[in-house]
Amino acid sequence: MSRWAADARGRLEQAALALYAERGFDQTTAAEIAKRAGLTERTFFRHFADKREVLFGGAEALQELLVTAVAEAPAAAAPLDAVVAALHAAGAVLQERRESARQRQTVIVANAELRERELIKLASLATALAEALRQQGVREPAATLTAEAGIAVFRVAVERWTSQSGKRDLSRLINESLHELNVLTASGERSPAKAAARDNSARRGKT
Amino acid sequence: MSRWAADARGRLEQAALALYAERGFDQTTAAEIAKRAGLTERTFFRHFADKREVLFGGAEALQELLVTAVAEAPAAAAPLDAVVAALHAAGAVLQERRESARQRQTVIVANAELRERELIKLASLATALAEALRQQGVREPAATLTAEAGIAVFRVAVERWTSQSGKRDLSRLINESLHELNVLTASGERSPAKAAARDNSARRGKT
DNA sequence: CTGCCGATGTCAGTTACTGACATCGTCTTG
DNA sequence: CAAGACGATGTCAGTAACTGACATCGGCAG
Repeated sequence: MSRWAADARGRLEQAALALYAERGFDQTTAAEIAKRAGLTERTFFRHFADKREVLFGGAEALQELLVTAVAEAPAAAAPLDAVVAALHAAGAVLQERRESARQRQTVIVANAELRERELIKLASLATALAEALRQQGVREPAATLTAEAGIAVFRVAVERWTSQSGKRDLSRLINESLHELNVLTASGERSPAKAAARDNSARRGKT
Repeated sequence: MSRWAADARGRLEQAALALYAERGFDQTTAAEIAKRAGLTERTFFRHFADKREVLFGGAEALQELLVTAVAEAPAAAAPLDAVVAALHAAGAVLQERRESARQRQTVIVANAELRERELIKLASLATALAEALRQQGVREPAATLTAEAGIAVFRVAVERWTSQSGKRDLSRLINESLHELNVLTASGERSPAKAAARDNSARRGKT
């Protein structure tokens, strides 16, 4: 299975993250990344469509994780609960990669092109989540709205996780962000808007 | 005031849109755009930071328009109403540029890089709107939420306007999208989530 | 008229990215 | 075990996005 030095792709990802963090995205050439990984520039571009993509290699796996988690949620569960459960699963993965995940986020925030790429990845995640919800029988306006809200919660949580020294764990921050959303939508009196995503058969509270 | 052939920037924008529409974004070089505008490639890059930006020259003006509209809304108006009024003002501008606006949108949708750029521009608009709301005294979670919701409504409306033959005017589509949002958030029984953005002193309905 | 200034042109250079083809381990098949 | 087949990598040449340095041109102030 393994041929040359094994996991060329992974070495490229590591080298890129290190260099982007050291001297910045713009000041790093693809050739330098490849060299540090013991490969050539051409090979870099065989593994990644462009210089930015090397930071988003995990997006596909993350998307699959989220979709699977939603698919495995009991069909009777409220859509938002299914999404939140998926977010916690994804958060757990990031929590493992702690240091590199936080370093990655710092690099992205510091560069406009990388922020652009992240936005489109998040949009893609939301689309995939909405589709997964639809597969679960959630009807259309609710599916998209729930997915978007879920991604928004995740985004806010990761932002805080990254900015703070990462003392508090992601799972807690996800819950806090979710709680803020609840407070907001419940504002007026009762019957929170969250009901829009929850009016299926509310149950199951995996906080 | 006018020196050479007047409005070099505008000519570049027109030339770029025409070429992107004809042969696609990737198949168009900056040199070709400049040539069609009677200028050189170097001048193109003096006016626009990159090949994509030439399609977003109006973003700044649009943002200012939205912010101004929100700023001029009566302080007593509900935040969402102020934003909606701003969206209608912006919609009116697009409605004037009808053909080029729709052509532009078609070009953007057809290309991933351009979609990325549009996402970050919309995010920027939302940020600016939120700031404008804050200036009006809207408190924090509501300001951001209202701005994001407003941009979402606008995005949906423009998408429909572009995809359909553009028969129905943007203003109507904005109202329809807004109505859908209301229905969604009001789902349960009463006390719609929109109340979250509206619980100031509700009034003023510029449909 | 003269000198200043801003917009443009010219030129050379770097770097992201791509296509074509060669090479080199490894695995399969006879 | 030899002969390919095949996939991953290397090599090389080329296009095009962008950038910095410097020249030039047209109008405007004095």
